[in-house]
Amino acid sequence: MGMGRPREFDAEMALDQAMEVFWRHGYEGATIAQLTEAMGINPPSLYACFGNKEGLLKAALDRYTKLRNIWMDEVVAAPTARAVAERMLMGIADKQTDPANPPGCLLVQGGIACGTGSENVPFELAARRAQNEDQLRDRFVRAKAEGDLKESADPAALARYVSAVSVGMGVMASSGADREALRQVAKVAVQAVEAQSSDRPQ
Amino acid sequence: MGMGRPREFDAEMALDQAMEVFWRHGYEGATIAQLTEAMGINPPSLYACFGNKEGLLKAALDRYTKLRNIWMDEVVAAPTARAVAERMLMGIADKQTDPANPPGCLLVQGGIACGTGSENVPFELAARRAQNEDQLRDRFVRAKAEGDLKESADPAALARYVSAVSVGMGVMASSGADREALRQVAKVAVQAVEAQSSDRPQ
DNA sequence: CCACATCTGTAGTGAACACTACATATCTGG
DNA sequence: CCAGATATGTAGTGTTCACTACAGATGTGG
Repeated sequence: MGMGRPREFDAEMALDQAMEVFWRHGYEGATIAQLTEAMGINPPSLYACFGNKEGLLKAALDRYTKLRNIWMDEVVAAPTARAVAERMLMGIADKQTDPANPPGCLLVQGGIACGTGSENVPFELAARRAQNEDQLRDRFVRAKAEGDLKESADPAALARYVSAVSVGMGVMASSGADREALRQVAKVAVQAVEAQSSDRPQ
Repeated sequence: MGMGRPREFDAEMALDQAMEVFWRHGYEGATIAQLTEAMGINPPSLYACFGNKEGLLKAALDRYTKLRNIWMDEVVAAPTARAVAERMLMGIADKQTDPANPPGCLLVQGGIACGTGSENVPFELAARRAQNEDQLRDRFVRAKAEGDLKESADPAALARYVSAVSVGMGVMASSGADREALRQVAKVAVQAVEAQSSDRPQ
């Protein structure tokens, strides 16, 4: 029993192309024809490798969040809650306006509302956004324990807040906001975290 | 020459139903069959009255923004920049979790990314969000002139910030965040506006 | 070289989509 | 009561969609 004909395309490079299509057109707006053309393969290869359209999206999301998690680890490595928020939001301002990618964030652009048969796509995206929020919350819990955040601070609320601002910036970016506009938003947003930070030096 | 057979349905009530469908499923996710069933009419009536699917969306958006503008007038009537932000964001927390409507905001749920043939839908929504941002900016410009905001404050950046937080809250609401969670975000967000407010009493 | 397994390209499949032709119904103005 | 005008309901239209049957190509194990 042989192992069969080997795949002629690189799955990760194909995923990068699919990711870009989903990012730009959303899950429902992306067609199999667009995806296969961008990936440089034919539909049967796509279905053999990823199952169906939703499987392809999940694989693309896995790749996206994998890269994003590496960056998030750097974010939460910042020394204070304020620095974490600043590094996160200023970084997002830059990432979401990086001309190498479509504007905005795949976890938002992928699909906020979907039609019948794709109802779980928005849930899937929300679950991945929640992972980042959880990581932020854990970091802010630590910041409070370290006395970096005030006793009155609510780490979970702060994490939700930073996550919400990130999402809002993503929508703004996808509708044409430039990098400077997003940086201004980030700077203002950080002040709310600063307001919950302890006055004593870290 | 007679005036023809009169319309048998109420256009505004039908629009309310269409608005709800777009709100829940997005522009692309909403089908003509869903829309006509919710509106209680047949496709020819829809097309005679609204032109096409996109015309129906615009009519629904007109109705949505009309109601929203009435509320925004109340928001910017608050006495200080901080009070404006608080009234806006706390109100949004409540509105976006009002069980009488689908969760979130139609100007976000309607469509952030769309496929070929609907590219201008996201632009249309962004333009209407920008109207609210402009109104906020004008209000914050006034607040700065009145000494309510610090000399270092940037009214345009503040308006963009509040708008971004609103959008972020809308996405959170549509993915299941409850009212209390959104209120927490609003409370944190207001602190950034407070940080740019003058210390002297108004 | 052969049996077998997997991939690839061509060319479709049925279903769902936005939209409409057409006959009929219901109004106004004369 | 009639002519013109517009709305309605039925029943479609062509197009596009996600997805796949099938035949041929390309690999491995014996």
